Amino acid sequence: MGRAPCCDKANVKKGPWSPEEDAKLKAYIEHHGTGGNWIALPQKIGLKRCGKSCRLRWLNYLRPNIKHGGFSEEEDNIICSLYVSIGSRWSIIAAQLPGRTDNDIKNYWNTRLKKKLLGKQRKEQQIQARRVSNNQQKQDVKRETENLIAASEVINQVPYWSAEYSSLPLPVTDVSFQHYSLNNQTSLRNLMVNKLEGIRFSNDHHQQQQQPYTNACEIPSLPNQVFPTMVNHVAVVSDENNSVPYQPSNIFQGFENFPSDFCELVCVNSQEMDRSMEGFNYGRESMDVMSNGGSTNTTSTESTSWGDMNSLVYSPLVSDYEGCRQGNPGNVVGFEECNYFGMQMQ
DNA sequence: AACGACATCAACCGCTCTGAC
DNA sequence: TGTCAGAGCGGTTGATGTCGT
Repeated sequence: MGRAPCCDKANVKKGPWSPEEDAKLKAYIEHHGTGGNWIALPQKIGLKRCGKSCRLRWLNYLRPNIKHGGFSEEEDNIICSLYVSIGSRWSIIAAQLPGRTDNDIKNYWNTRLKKKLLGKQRKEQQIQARRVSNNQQKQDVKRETENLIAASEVINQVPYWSAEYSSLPLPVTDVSFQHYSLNNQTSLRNLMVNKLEGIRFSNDHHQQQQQPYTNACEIPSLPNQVFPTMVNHVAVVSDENNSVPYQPSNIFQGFENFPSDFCELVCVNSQEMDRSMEGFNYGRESMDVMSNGGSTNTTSTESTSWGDMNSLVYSPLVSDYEGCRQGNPGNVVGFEECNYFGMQMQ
């Protein structure tokens, strides 16, 4: 037995909103607010619309200070950065872009940004394909897999901020992204998980060698090898009292050869991006949103090849993070969360 | 000018989460 | 503690616009 419908479908108008409907809705909400009940709202104002539809219309188009279209390069970068960091959490991404709605960003991503990146990725793959014969590829896969296993084992034992870490044999070489993204996702995923596990469980004595942390929740800065700016936007958690952002971990280490064009897009104008992201602070609230809204379907991959990247980059981080949180109910970013990102609680 | 292919985006659908009871 | 209704979210759809032939 299915869930009861939220409204009487038979007596509800669907499709585009007329100016009259917009005016009614807008006027009512501006004078009375939503009343905390979207379902009842359309009846109050005589609209034959579903409450959910009213809510959507208000949030996406009628409410003040909404911007449509004309995304700037800076906004592109932010969207890309956050997508890589947290996946398709459009509402969270939208929260970082004033005037933008989640729907808008989602559409923009699906219709433009994704294609832009995919186009470049394909182009590169074609070039690579020409350069590398099939046999050579097989040998590469084998060799890289061996490297991967070896590296993963070492990574588990070497803290990511260690000098040793940066000199690890990199499991991904110039052609290997294609191998892994197309043929060896599991290995890559494992690598990511291993890296995260390394981060998660290595915040003990190794940290003593690092600069002292002045904040309750901090993790050390990382050697910015590949994603000099993006890595700083993975997540920002504030401490309980002070809303002090910390420097998040570099989840991309070892992905030095992540599709170079993607790097290019995201890292280009890194200074601008840094500037744009100044004050970017998820804070506890956003992290709560992330965790509270965390649905398990984020681990599923998208149907496009771009989804491969999503699953590789996003899923292990967030799903593990959320799994971590599950053992720590409540809305406080506590020890577990800080630990997870390699932070030190004092 | 007519047509088809492709792109865009507003809106819907169905699911999960949350809070009240 | 369990149930339920509403809110919110992300994925998908379909109408419309644009472009190329």
